Amino acid sequence: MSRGSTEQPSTADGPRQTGRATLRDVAKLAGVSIATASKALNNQPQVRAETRTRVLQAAEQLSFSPNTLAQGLITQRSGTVGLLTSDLEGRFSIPILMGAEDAFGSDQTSVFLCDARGDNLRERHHLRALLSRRVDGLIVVGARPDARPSLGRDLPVPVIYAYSPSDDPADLSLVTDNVGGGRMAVDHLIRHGRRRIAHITGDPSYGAAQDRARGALDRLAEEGLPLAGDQVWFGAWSEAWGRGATRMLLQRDPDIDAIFAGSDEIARGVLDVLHQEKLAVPTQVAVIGFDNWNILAVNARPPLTTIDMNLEALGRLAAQRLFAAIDGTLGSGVETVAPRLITRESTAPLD
Amino acid sequence: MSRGSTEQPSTADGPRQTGRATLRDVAKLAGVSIATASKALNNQPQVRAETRTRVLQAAEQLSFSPNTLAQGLITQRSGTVGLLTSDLEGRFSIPILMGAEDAFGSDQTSVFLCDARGDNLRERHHLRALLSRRVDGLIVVGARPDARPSLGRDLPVPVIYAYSPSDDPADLSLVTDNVGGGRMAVDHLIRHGRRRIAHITGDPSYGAAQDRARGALDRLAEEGLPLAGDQVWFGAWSEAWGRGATRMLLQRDPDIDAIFAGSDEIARGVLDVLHQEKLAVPTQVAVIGFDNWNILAVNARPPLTTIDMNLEALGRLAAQRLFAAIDGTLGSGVETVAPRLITRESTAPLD
DNA sequence: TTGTAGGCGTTATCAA
DNA sequence: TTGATAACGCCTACAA
Repeated sequence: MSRGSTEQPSTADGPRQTGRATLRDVAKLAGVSIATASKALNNQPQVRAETRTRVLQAAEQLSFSPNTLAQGLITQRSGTVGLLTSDLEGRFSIPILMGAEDAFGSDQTSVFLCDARGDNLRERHHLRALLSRRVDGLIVVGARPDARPSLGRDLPVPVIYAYSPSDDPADLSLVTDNVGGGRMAVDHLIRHGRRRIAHITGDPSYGAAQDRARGALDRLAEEGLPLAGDQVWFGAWSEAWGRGATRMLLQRDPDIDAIFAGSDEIARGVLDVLHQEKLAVPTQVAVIGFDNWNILAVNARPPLTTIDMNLEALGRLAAQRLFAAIDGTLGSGVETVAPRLITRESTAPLD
Repeated sequence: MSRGSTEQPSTADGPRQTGRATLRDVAKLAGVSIATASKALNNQPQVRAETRTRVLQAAEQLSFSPNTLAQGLITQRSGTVGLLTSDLEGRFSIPILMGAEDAFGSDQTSVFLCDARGDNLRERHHLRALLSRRVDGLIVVGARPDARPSLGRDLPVPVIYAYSPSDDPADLSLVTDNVGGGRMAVDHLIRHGRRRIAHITGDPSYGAAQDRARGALDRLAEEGLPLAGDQVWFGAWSEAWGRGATRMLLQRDPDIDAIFAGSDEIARGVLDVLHQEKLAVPTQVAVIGFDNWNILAVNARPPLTTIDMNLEALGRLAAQRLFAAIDGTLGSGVETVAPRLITRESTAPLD
């Protein structure tokens, strides 16, 4: 192997093969017992200052790094969690992972990321592997924001479902508040003086599509405003549908002054057609998206105001709940995380 | 904790607290010694068939799962690798992770994914954590396809740099063949009868931009073809630049018949302006991108022909090299992975 | 074919 | 303040 450790730690029995110093090496070098070395390194009080520095120096010199596996064997805690995802692109799982990393602290807990690729068998495999690695907990991230099958009730570690809730109400699930997000989007448009607001969104079989629409309609109703375009335009989560729906919408109702798109992809399609029809954004028509998918939102023309699902916050929360559950009880039901508005240039006050 | 293991394994000393059966529990239930149970479960030959089934049944009944941490202590192998990335969106690391997972086999090896977020300090933290977890190897994925600082030469485990090469030639790096990719793109256009080919690409400080351009120019030269637009249009990796460059290009050289864009983002900008200028794609002008970033390429109008960097293959290769290195030697230098052409509708034969 | 004993690298509980 | 000693869960000679 092309590595050259200069410090080959050795025992009385001869040089070590592994290339990694153990606590015994440190103790030997410092001239103390293993127990003392351990105490010194874990800064326990009952150790003389002079001894401690001697041990610390020895450890430094051997670039000693404690074997977490051995520690875990004793403490019954591996300091790892598994993130089991089905989200091929990592679009949702990565922010969640980062949030979790943040909350755990990278030196405390490491995260195994496993992608089941929508395959149930592969999920079972990964699950088994993670359990045998003695993860302290599990975060499950589904492929879409709808209920997914529970992993089951009698797992030996706490499990949290993030983004996609579990279909078993006894499990704890953390999801974005899609109703609130829809409401937030429309509220933003209303505050900007828009009155003729339409809504184009994706596949109606997605709970998220229904929820966002509901939030939008609720807010509209509060204001006594009708939905422009006479209906929620359900379709597909694609730019193509965004384009098609916008064309139909404009035909039916040419003087809308705002469109709430159920995703940034759809919003891109909307912008495209608006552009083509020479309708100025945001002056004539304001557009707001959903997801804050950077590559789409920032590059849009104009850059897209959108609703961010706050997945990092969701990841942080998952980590906190997991952490609390490790020596307490885990709740159940569905907990909701508030999304947040990202203002860019595709919306602006009327006038 | 909200879990209800029905099988509470117990020892003679009383019920277990952990909720997880150990080999001792299995042995006890099967009425054999721990050693025999171990042999039976690891199907070693020297064990009577009847005994084995008895052990297997006991294990099943207790839903025994061997403690990988304990195994690792003995075998000096954790069965884990670390994937250390700086790629915030996971755009490159996820495919690489999936490739590595594939090659390792999910039951053999699990992957720790750590994101350093471009922060050097955080990277050191993660590195330390991974080493103390006794990962068997490390895959390092940088943020951009250019040389990144080496982790150093005397790490106790083999390290492979993927996507971004290490700046130390003694390390082993695996990267996409960008020169070959550029060549491949232009070759495709030439085969489709295009003769007036222009190239718009990103930030010239990126090695990848230079390499792709070089490949393109090489192939053009072989054919005795000039570069349309008189120059390689370097700029930024954004749609906005794609739009701006296309406008300038069309002004300088209105009758190009193909554009090779250095990224799919840029290609989107190119398509946008072509559309605006009423130039039909692909009939009048063919467009090819780079990256095969699905969300951009598939949704483009028309869907984008592009060069895929084959990152999954890169991940698989990294896993294989790592695996080989664990009890052999790791090579050094830069190894290259061939990209592949993804044909969609933005290119077609002329006529 | 089965069981006993020692050890992997730590930590924790005692005595000294 | 320090050091034996016994775990933790598993594997592997070696002995029976």
